[in-house]
Amino acid sequence: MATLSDVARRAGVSPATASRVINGSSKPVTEELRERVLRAVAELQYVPNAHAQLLARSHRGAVGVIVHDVSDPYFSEITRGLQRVATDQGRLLMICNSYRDPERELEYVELLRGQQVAAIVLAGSGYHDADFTRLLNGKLAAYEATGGRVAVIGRHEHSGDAVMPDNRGGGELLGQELCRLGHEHIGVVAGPRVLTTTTDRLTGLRAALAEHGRELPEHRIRYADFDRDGGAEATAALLDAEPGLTAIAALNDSMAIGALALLRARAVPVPQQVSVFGFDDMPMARDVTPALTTIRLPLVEMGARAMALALDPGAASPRVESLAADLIRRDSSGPAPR
Amino acid sequence: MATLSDVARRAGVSPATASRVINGSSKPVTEELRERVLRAVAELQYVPNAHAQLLARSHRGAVGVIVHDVSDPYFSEITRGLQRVATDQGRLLMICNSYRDPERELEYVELLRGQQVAAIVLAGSGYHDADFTRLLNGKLAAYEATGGRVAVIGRHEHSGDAVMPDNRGGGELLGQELCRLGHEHIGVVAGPRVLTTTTDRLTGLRAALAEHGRELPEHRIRYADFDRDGGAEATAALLDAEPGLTAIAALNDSMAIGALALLRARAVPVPQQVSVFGFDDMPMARDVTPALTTIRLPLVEMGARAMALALDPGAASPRVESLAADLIRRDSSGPAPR
DNA sequence: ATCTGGCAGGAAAGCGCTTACCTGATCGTT
DNA sequence: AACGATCAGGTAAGCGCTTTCCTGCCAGAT
Repeated sequence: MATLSDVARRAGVSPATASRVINGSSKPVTEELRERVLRAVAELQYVPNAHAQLLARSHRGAVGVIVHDVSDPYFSEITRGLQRVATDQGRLLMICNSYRDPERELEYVELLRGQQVAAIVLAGSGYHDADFTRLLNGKLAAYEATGGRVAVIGRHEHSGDAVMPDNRGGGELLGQELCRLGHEHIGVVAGPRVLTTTTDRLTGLRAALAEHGRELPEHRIRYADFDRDGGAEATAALLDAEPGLTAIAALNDSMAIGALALLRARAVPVPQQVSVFGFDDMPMARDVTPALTTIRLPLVEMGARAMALALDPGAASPRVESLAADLIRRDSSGPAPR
Repeated sequence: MATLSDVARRAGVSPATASRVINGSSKPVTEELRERVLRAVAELQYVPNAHAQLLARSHRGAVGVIVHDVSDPYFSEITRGLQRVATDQGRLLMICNSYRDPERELEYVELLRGQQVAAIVLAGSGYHDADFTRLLNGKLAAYEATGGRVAVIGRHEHSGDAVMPDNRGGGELLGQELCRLGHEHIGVVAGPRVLTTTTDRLTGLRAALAEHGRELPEHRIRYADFDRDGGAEATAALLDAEPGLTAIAALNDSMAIGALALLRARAVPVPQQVSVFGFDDMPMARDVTPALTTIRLPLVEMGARAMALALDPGAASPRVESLAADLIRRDSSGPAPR
């Protein structure tokens, strides 16, 4: 691997001059030397060692992102927003998948800290786990203490800058719609209990139902993995226990799609016999059949805002941006059959 | 940010000892000193500077991956395979999105080279562009010359290790199925012409049709973006020009899903009036309605194999692993109406 | 009591860059 | 004509770590 000294030697200049030419320093260099250096660079196919540069500059370049899983559309969308803003500012993004493992999340914070990233964005639900939360906050605080910036998406537990989708409000919207359509026998297909996203959405849903004098008994809720298969599984269990359900409210779109698949397999007409509701409005929601009624969260926007917060050294006081949820009516929901 | 010297000072030892304790060197250190160092690490929340480590070790840690777009399910799946193998070997993955811009692809090769990655995996279609290919191969060669490893997925233009999905064979499978079902009026919804994936699949399709004495006139092919919207757009154009089509063959699943969406919007019954075929078999294909008939490519497997090649210094001679395509019959296709 | 080996720990030389500071030449000033 | 200002370019000191090599100590052997 050619080094800067190699280039300098070949061009017959000092490493300092070579460096100045290569990354356009403010110091002027004669046209002639500049050309010699550039020629040497081309001939040697020289590429600067990024680690050496970062070390020398002690410059924080990249930005770290920790998500549950980029291949999950929910996070793909958020990531798209993060990317856009980061790229606009000429920042490299390092994406880390925690696969919903708190342990791994902790490790990644360390790793990113070691990489000297300028900021860390934590996306995705937090956990109901006080020990973990304390540990994580400790690590983040240590990072921030040395000038690192942190922004989170959808986590109450962190005290700094945050973008908060209105999960509770979305749950309420969902509950209101269920009541409006006259559903009484409602099954809820939920993500893991330990995720705050699950409980927030559930809380909103419960509140709205209560307002209309309806209850949501615990046995009507099934907790499963926050993905398609988890959705199918939970729906099956729900239906087996109570065949008379008229609505399935899934707490994210992936699960809702699993629910639709299961209902289709069992030849249950949607929405004539059972209505299905999702949450998030990921792109795929419009392409399933029937197209999914869901609570939209502005995912790309969330990502973009979070990155903007993370990169803007701005206010000392933590900034929290709340983003509202919307009900999107499509074909998978209808009035309760009577 | 605490440094190793800070730790050493606090523990009352030399930096050398501190370093040895922290990353478990083979050199033995007394239990007492070890404890002092670990305590200092904890107290200072010390995290080693990864750049400095890499520089000092001149150790190549991470692996670089260049894909068109991770949020595209095709690449998500491949990436999942890449991840798995890389993680198993304790390697960090750096994922770069080229967004189908050859220019950016070139830049990323440089960037990864600068990051001293141990290997670069290039996934996604190549381009019909001799200049670009030459440039890229030059850069890759320079990288390989300094000990870097390169593996590509689905690109003929590179001469080194490669995993090749059988795009042409898949196209043939598609053509045979079309003939078997008796379709005569076939529209093709294709990706950009410059992508070799597009032309490979097309070539296979053409060959199979020709074998059955059928032709595929150029005006029955529409080229558009390789995504959902491109698919919808191309399908619309095709249908407007020739209302009598009985089959739409999309060259990837995203486009096929766009086609389905458009057909639904126009109330064209699928597959009764028009059959729709996809390509890739991304997870979503089974969840659209009607479920998509498609040519399956073992995407995760492709990723895993490519990473295995990239990380195995092995053979000097380039290894090429070919992976077969399969026809998956689902509900979006049926016999041609008469 | 002296010598050798072995062994824990430290000193210091880099890894490949950047950049503050210095040098020597060139120019303009009085 | 002599002096300082100006400027291109070079010198060298780090950035934070790893690792080789060396030092000084002690146990065991003679």
